[in-house]
Amino acid sequence: MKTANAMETADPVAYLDHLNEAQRAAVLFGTEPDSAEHNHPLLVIAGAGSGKTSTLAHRVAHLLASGADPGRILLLTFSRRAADEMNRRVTRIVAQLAKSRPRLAGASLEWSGTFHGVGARLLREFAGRIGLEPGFTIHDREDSGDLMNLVRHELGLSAKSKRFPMKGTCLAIYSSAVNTQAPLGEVLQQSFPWCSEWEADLKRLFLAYVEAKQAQQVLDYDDLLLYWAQMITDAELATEIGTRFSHVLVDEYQDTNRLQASILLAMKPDGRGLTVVGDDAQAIYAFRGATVRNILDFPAHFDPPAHQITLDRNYRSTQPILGAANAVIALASERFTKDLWTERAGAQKPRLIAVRDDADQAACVVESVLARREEGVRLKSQAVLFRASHHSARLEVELTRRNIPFVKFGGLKFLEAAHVKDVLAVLRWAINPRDRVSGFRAIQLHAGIGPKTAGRVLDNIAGATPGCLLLAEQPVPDAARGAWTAFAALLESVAAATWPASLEPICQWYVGEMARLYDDAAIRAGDIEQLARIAATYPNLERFLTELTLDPPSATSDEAGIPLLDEDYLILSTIHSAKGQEWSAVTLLNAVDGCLPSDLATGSSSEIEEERRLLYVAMTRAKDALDLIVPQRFHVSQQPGHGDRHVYASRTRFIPNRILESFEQTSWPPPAAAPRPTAESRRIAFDLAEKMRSMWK
DNA sequence: GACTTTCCTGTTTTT
DNA sequence: CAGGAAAGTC
Repeated sequence: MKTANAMETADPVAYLDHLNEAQRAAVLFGTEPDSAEHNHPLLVIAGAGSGKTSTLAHRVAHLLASGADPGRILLLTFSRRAADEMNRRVTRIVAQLAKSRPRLAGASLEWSGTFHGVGARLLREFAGRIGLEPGFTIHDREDSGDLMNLVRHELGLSAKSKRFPMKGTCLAIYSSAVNTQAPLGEVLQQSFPWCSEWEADLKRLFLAYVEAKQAQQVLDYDDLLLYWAQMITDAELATEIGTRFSHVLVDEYQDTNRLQASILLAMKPDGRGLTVVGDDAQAIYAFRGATVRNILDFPAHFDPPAHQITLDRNYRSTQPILGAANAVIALASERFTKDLWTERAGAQKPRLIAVRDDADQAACVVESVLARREEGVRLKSQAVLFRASHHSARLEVELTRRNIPFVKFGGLKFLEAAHVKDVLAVLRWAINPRDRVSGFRAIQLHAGIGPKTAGRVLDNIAGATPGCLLLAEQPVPDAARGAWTAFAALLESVAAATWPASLEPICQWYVGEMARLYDDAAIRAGDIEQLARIAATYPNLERFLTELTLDPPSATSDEAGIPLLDEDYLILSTIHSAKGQEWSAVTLLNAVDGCLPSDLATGSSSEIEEERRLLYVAMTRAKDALDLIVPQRFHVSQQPGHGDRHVYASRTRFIPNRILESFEQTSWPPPAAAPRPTAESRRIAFDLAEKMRSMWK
């Protein structure tokens, strides 16, 4: 084996030939066993489109080629989407390598995923050692909100004379405190100043919330990180888990929070085998507790400090596009660590297209998307990006009307649909009877049973010994008796049947109930079938529930369904979900103040700076063509007090006049189309104006 | 106690 | 426009 390794590393690294010098340095740094820098911590600052994913994938492949055990490499990515992409690339490079290194044939990464996903897996594995039930349930944000609400009621906080923060706000405060690892008072002052007066009550609430989660063997998203971090404060476990991975690589490091950084440092206190990659100019997750300080302060955590390599050559965009993006980010109040350059020439500047309103914006986008498809750019290579999910509503209508297939990323999830949640609640409750939130929801699906009965049933079950099937004997109103007995039998059968067959009776039962619960039952029934199909691809019920929470399918429910994979479709995406992606042509909707920056995020200058980086991220997704649409008027629905109304908007403040030369300004529809006012129409208008005045004379 | 109606409020981005 | 709370009906 040793000789084989020596031969492999001596072998000229031909697969690195097409990398540039900085990329190659980032791949090779510290991988030579004899070098003084062997396994030193490494920070790669990789600008947009600088080949970051490819470089990281090559580094992983090179580690494997140099003899690293694929089972001992931990690759932490930001999203499942990014993890899949990374795995695909590593597999491809490794397959190529395997031609001359048979040992690598079929090698794949076992530990690759999001922080949350990896955390869940480690916690299940170590559950016994830390007093956790291995069958714990993972709550998504909505479930967590429900539980928070339950606790909020129990403590009587909902009945205060002055309005106590709503469940969503409570959860946001809690989450923020956990992820930034800051004391509650500080979080309130910084991010939720209007809730400061409730500090003592909030503290009480959070304690009760934590107790409720523990009693029910339930973990929320934050717990996956928090338990992981807490678990490795134990020296023995920290060593065991830390040494189990020879190399830890983290992508998108600028969007990690303090809690995530503390996990890394606890696992690799000396930084040996640690590589982080990111771009300080693309930090867009501060709202989730991410701090750009993580990446900026990374080198100084270690002694000697981590080595830093910067990738500043952009391979993605043409010069005019990159130039405009650079002009936007150059106005940021903080200087960034690098300037990007490209050799991709191009004549077309990004276009700033003025349109009249929302409807014209949709029409304009559809028209230019179709025009580009005529020129041979597939729909899949075109993307429409926007700040907030609902910005694309009008466009979606227009696309549907014109029969243009599209897929939307971000925004409403399949799992958030009430009927999908119902089925999942039944399933979860079946495997974890202590899960009060799921039980509460599942029980109330029956006609004639409301919160009171559901609460009583849950209390009775909590007191009973587990495994004792007394569900059918629970006291429920006579009207619900028959349905209830059938339901109890159904739950029993779930435990007995094998997966995924056990799901079928539940779906059948639920589809029967749906006619009563929803007016549009027929449409929703399709989603239940979809859910059953998805479920069948998981090996067992527990993994299905866990992975579904952490990696929800992105399909929207009421559209025709996910287009076939080989079909061509347009990409619609929030800017946040577009992270790490690239397209030949990119269109950004609503490049106006109030949308970008969102008027909800103009409170502090750091919020505004994050919005600026958001625009930068959107612009740097484009390879060949970039359009920014500027509606002069946009629709604001349901303003408090008024009804719908129009707001006159101006171009986003991030593109001020002095950088306009980087853009081409046009308008749509072309100005020639506007009808000239005739002498006749002018005369009438004059008369009317006089009439109006005379009313007051 | 369950269920319906009416009124009120808050409103982004994601694991 | 939806989700929640309060008031009203069965």
